[in-house]
Amino acid sequence: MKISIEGLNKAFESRIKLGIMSVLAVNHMLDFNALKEYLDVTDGNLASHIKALEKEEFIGVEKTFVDRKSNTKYFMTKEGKKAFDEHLKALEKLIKGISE
Amino acid sequence: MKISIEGLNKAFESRIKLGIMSVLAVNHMLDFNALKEYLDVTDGNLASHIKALEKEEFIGVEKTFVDRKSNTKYFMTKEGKKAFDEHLKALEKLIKGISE
DNA sequence: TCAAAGTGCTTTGAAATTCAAAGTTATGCA
DNA sequence: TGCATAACTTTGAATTTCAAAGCACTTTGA
Repeated sequence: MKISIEGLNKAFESRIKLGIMSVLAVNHMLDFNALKEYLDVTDGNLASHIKALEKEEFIGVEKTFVDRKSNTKYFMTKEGKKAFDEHLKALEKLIKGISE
Repeated sequence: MKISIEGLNKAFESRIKLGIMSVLAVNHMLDFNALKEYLDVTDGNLASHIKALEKEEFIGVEKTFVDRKSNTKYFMTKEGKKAFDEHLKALEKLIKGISE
């Protein structure tokens, strides 16, 4: 059987979570606003997706102050990287299975 | 900007819907049970995902009787094919953007 | 021949997720 | 002082996901 959705991680199903992880995979650290612009979502929506990924420990947070303003940066954790990588592999495999 | 989640179709986000479409992309027509086995979901769950895709007119239904038993077959519609194709392309692009 | 079990979905309703709007807290500008 | 803006967070409604139960037959076997 060529088609299999095993290996796809539920945590990365939503467009926005997939986006967050993708963007963080490429840019090692990004703040809230950068993510928001990349993904074009509302604050609340982005915040809840971030929180969900945080809860799974797929992304981490680093809160600092820049020019006396709070600045929250996000990055992928090791587990996040691993899980996302597997997810991408599963996706690739799926796509390949279809186009063959 | 390399990473973009534009082009990803909300209708195909869930693992199961992605699976339904993938399986139907490869096997032109399948019945409820075949889908169920491929995807390893409960009846109710599968039925609701199918219904959602039907509602979008991405898949069609054909009800017949085989050996006096009802038999419902599903297939991708033209629009479904188009939409799914675009979705896959967007996915591929996303993955490429990350691995570069 | 009739009850019990099975098949192939559909319906139901609870739980989880997604989302935008409103809220909060702190800074910047007039 | 006071209003606007920034950077999130909280809230709660809408939507989606899911398994269990339901339904309408059909089959099986005593």
